[in-house]
Amino acid sequence: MKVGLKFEVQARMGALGRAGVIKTPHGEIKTPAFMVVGTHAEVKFMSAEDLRAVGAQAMLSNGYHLRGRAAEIAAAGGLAVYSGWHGPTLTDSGGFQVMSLGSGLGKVVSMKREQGVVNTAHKERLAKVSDDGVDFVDPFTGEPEFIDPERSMQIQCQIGADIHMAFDELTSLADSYEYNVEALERTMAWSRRSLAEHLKHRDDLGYRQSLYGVVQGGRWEDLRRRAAQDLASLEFDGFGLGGAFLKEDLGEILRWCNEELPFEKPRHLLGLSHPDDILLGAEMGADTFDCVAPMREARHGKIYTLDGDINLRKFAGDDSPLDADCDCPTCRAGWTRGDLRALWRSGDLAQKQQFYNLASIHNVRFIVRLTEQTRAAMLDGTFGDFRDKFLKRYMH
RNA sequence: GCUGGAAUCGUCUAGCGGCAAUGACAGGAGACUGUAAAUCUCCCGGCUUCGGCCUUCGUAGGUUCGAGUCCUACUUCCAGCA
Repeated sequence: MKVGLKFEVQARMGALGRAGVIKTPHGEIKTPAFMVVGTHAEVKFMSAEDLRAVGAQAMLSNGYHLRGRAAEIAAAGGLAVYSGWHGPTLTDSGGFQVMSLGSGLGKVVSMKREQGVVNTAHKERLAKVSDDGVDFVDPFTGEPEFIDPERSMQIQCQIGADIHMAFDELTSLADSYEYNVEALERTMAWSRRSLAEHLKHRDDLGYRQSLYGVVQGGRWEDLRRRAAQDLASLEFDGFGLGGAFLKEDLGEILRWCNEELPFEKPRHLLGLSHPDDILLGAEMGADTFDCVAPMREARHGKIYTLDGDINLRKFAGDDSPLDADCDCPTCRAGWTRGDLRALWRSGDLAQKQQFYNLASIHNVRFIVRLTEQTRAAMLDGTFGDFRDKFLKRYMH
């Protein structure tokens, strides 16, 4: 028989938190877990060996970005084989791009209120949303395209990740309550369409692919709870927790969602991975996380340490380790802050690429280790203590 | 020694009578959360009550309302000839 997703809760923490294991056709994910983001079927500047070396358990790619290669990926046997990763995988629907190319063009995903919210004029946007789907312009080719729930599911089922995301509309912080009501209705209709289409194709590659419905609803409790209830009534294998959050609202919004969602199905918090967000998310019942931040910030010179993040720019000639007692391959090999800064600032492309690799390895290991420790603390009942100590040291 | 050419903010560079002076790099600060991101923003002579003020383009003079820009001398460097 074709076995899809299986989720077992192994320990509980508070009303919503839990540690568990997600069993997929390509392996297990011990939760809470951070999934590395390899949008284009590979993590920038990290090899599959690097990913295994830092303890990554799963990789997220994007159906939108891989749409042109879907048939090729299917022919190879699916994303796990095609990417060379061979472990559990997840694909996003492309729903995020509806926002990042559309109403959220610019830096709207910002979680800081002071930074304000930029919303560009509609004509400048690359995506237009209707109930049918999304018309958008490929930012690289300028070609007009159309994507809807059916196409997203077809693409994702060809790519063949173990877990797929229903096609949703992520609203931006700039959108009003009224717009969020409208967008949520659309997301719910799209969720049903996604599920129907997914069921037609989920076994096409010879193993059972699973589908998560995505909870939207912005920052409003009534919308969030209703969205979670409605999705819970459908035959999804798990749930994505989506949205553009203000940091201060995150915990409460997750609580609204997860109080309504069935406890026995896994939940993925989309697009967040800063340590405080992971600890809060795990406490509020999120099982898996994904985010580009560890890799992107590494490339931009931000190195994670237990005493807070550092900007490598400031460490020319510094022979201290990136982070004391770090167990990542970069630190174990003896690379120092000064070493990495020199590679980063080098005019030599190969040296820069080596920097991107070494720094990404460090930051990803930092976040993966945090999820491992979170899980361990939940299993032995010391989560609260672990969280408090970690945050006290990390947040200045 | 002669003849050309050149000297600008850490470096290279723009500038051909209205200039605190272009651009790049280096340097500094910040941002980044389902990747239009090996990216983006800001600072980069000094002071400032942010309106300005002061000191700058090898050195010293000069012409001019006004000189980094024109003239003279000097210094240094480069090229060619000796």
